[in-house]
Amino acid sequence: MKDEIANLKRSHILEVAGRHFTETGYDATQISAIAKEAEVSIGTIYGFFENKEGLFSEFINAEMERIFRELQEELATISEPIEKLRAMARKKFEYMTRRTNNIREMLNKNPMFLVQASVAKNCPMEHIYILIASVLEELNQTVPLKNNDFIQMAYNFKALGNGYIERWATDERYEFRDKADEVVDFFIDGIKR
Amino acid sequence: MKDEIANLKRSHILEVAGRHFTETGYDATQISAIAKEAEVSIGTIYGFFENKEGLFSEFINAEMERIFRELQEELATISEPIEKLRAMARKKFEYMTRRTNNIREMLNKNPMFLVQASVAKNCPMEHIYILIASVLEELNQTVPLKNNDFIQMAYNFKALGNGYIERWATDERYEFRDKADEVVDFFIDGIKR
Amino acid sequence: MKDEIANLKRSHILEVAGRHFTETGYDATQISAIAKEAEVSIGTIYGFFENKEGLFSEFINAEMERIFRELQEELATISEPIEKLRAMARKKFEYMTRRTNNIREMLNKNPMFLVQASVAKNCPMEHIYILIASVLEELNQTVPLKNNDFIQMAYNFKALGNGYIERWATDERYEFRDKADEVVDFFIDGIKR
Amino acid sequence: MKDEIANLKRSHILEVAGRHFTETGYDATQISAIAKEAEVSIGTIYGFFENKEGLFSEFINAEMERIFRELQEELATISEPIEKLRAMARKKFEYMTRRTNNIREMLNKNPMFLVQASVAKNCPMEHIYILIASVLEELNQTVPLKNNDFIQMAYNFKALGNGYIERWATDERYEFRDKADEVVDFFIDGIKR
DNA sequence: TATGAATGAGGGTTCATTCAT
DNA sequence: AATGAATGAACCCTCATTCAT
Repeated sequence: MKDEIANLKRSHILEVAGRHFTETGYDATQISAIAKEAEVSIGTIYGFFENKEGLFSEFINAEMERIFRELQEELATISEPIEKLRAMARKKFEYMTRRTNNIREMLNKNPMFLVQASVAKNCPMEHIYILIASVLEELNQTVPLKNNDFIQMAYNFKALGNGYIERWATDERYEFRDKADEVVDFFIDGIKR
Repeated sequence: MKDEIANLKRSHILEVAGRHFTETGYDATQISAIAKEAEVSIGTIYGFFENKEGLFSEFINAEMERIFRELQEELATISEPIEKLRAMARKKFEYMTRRTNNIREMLNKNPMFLVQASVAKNCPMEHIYILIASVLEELNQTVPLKNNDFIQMAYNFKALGNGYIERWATDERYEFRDKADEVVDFFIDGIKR
Repeated sequence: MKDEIANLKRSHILEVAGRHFTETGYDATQISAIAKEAEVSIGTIYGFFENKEGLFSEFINAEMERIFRELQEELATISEPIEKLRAMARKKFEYMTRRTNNIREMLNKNPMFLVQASVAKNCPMEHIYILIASVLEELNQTVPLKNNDFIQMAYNFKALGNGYIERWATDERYEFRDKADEVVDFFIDGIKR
Repeated sequence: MKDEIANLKRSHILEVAGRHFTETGYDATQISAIAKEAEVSIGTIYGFFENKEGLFSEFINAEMERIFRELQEELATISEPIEKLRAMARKKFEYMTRRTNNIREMLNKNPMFLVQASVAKNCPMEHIYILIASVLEELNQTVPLKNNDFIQMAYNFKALGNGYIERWATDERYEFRDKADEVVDFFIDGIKR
């Protein structure tokens, strides 16, 4: 019971912290601001997390875990591998636009986010890359692929998505939300034999 | 004469600053540390640059300008558009490995670098995207492309390269220096009709 | 209880700060010096006051408020308006000599003090001018005054006092403490019809 | 010849410096800004004046000397002592309004000016007080005065003027330029037997 | 266990002053 | 004599972290 409350509090802090890190950037984020918004004391945060860096790293891990689970659930309802890729691309674009109503500004203030996830300690995105790789392996059964380094292909898939996001971050008039299929088509043509 | 010395000093500061920003990240970089390593006073740095942000922004701009010029020169010696793309990919990978002997650690401490350039004020990478786009337009003459948004394709090209770099940043055993051709092949297959 | 301690600390800082501002002048006063003398940390000061200017402004306000209250209390015990003016002049002179044991040096290092109070944001001396004006209005009942701009007359009253203080600040041999009555006589003759 | 040029340069610097000290306040005035506006080098300023404080002190002295001379000249054309006082009050008010087109703001940013002059090292206003005192002595021949401390009366005269200036500095709607006669009337009534 | 006041090292920036040219 | 680039001490303010209550 007590543990449950503690866990709830922990996730709540993590969520608020995530919002701050994402919108403000790591350095500009203040522990005191997180505490105030999460309506806990600074001491409580330090009770749950070693320090600022630990809080950040836990946030990234939790975020990735969550996305991974959501993705996994959604993919379970789809049978066609190509459709799975489309769903993933769509989810990524959705996430980027929903995450903050001003992702463009966010990327300008804190351009680290896109890459951050992949290189943060312990590579918390690993799970997701493996998930993408497994879809590609599946795809390989029906559509033979040129390159069997599925993990690298997964990186390429993600990177292509970033290309659209970056374009959009630079060019105000650009509409990228409906480009998910374009990403997948481009990608498929790039990998199939 | 005096101007020349001033310019040399300026470039020297910019170079040292660049090393610091790249290796330590923007926030963790200290003006005083740059001053000490560049063997000038703090005041001298503030004589050349408005403030820390101005110094950073000039560093990014100068870097991009330099890369752009080098790229342009190299491309002038190549006639085949596909070979041009290969040269570009090779240059990018070379740059990333040469830039610091520990780019992996750099990306961990400062994951912003890869994206930063594209979204920094005034988009200093614009020139390079336009250069890539012009090569793609050229390519379109001989190899008809599916998508005529050459700028977006340029973003995709760069993004794909990032995919390999990120992979390499995460996986110690990965050798990406010789993957330049793979990037181009993947890319060409993705864009050609 | 906690609030009480905080208030005590606050007043203590204010008092130390006041001593510094008065003796050293605004610009030359260092927050770190106030912190050291008040035996609190710099951060604590910034916890109580927005910034240096805020601290200064609060000091002036508090000082004026205190003087105002003291003055009001004393005037309540006096019935004759002229006697009230005398009391005020005496109080001012007392204040100037008691405030620091070296007001002369203070005025040399920081000549702003005399005027500062009247022009600082929100004119914290306003209360006092109104108090003086009310005494003059009262006086007007028995001794008809030439000029009915009581506020201006209040300024004149204060200014005349300053004349004696300045004289004393310049001339070492000058004894001004017993000139309070002279100020009032001069003033009365200047205003009565 | 060379000396003449040097003297001209010196006065020019002094004039520019004066404008800066008056409008910006001592601390906020930058030597570099004076140098730029005076179109001389920083080094030149340091060739003429010991340091910032020396420059300031010379400015005050020169200013007082100038005002003194102007006043003396004007008074020479007037025979009636009371008219002389009126001329002085008028001159003071004129000076305060002409000096900067925004004396109110100046007093807020740098409230020291009014008092500064009288207490600055070597009391550079002394001459002026003596001049006023001599007029009062003259006045004493025809209008017997209560108090024979003419110097103190001179301080009072100046202080009364300050009262109007301070009033005006605090109250936007106040028009003080035409109050010169009021000051003198008030003063005369205050001093005459 | 939770709180949040207190700490103080540290960083960006300014600017009077110097001195080589 | 004049210049103004260079110096670097000094100052305001921030904020991660601690710890007494």
